[in-house]
Amino acid sequence: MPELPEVETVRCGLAPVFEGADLVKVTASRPDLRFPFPKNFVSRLTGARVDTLGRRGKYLLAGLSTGETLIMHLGMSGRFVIDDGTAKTPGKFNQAPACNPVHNHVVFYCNNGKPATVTYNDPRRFGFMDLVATQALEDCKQFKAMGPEPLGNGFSVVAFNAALKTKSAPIKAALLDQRVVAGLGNIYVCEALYRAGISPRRRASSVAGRRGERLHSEILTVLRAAIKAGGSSLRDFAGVHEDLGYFQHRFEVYDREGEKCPKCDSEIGRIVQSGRSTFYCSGCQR
DNA sequence: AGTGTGTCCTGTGTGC
DNA sequence: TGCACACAGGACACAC
Repeated sequence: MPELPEVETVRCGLAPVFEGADLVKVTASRPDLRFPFPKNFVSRLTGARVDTLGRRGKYLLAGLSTGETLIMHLGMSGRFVIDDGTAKTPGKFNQAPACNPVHNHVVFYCNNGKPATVTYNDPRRFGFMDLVATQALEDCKQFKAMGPEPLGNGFSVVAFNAALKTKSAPIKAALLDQRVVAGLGNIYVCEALYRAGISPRRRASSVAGRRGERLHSEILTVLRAAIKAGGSSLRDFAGVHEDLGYFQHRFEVYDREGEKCPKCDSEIGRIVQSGRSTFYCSGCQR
């Protein structure tokens, strides 16, 4: 679900509660999400202190005092809700659609000066959590083959073009591949290709070069703008606090099939690539 | 090896 | 209103 900007927004919202907090108690209401929780999940967390809350691609990383890191992925519909006693309606899940408490799967009882609970709610259960030794984080299965962080130093134009050059798949598929660049999902891939004026059907190898430079730049622009806007705003996504305005951001092509292109007035189309909808403008994406 | 397809799961919106 | 159906932001297992 959430792509890099949304995960980053969640990280920013959770950090004040999580960082420095003792996990006084942790509960899991079922043995698995998408995958089984790791062995002794609850007991390995209980009593640990959260030292840091980071992010890699679409994953949240809670660095623990025990030497392990809690890896959390929100899947399509995962969200965290904080109750620190200051909400207008304490304990009430607040964004529309309301979180059904049936899907509250993990509760972290935190204390970093004052007590708060962080509840993980995930109707579709496409999310997952894992615990790995912090020392071996880079080598764990989730990150071993992951590409560079787009807003970090490793995402250079040269490296990006080099990665595209060897790929015969459509550029749309290449950008969704987390080994090429981390954190992009269906929405921001559509948006970046639109802004760069590149057809989603074009072979990735044919994008390497001038088009690759442009695409690289538009990926950065669109991600930065979305983070600035506080994450994007699909109805399925909620920030961690009741009153954060996450529902204002609109996309230029995503979910706008049949509407006019803002740039060239052509009609925005939708095609299916690797089973996912691609929204694009055939007038200005070549 | 690289690429495309099917699958996990529930909720929501559309059309009849 | 009730129902069936399509579709949803991700990642992985699998077949070619």
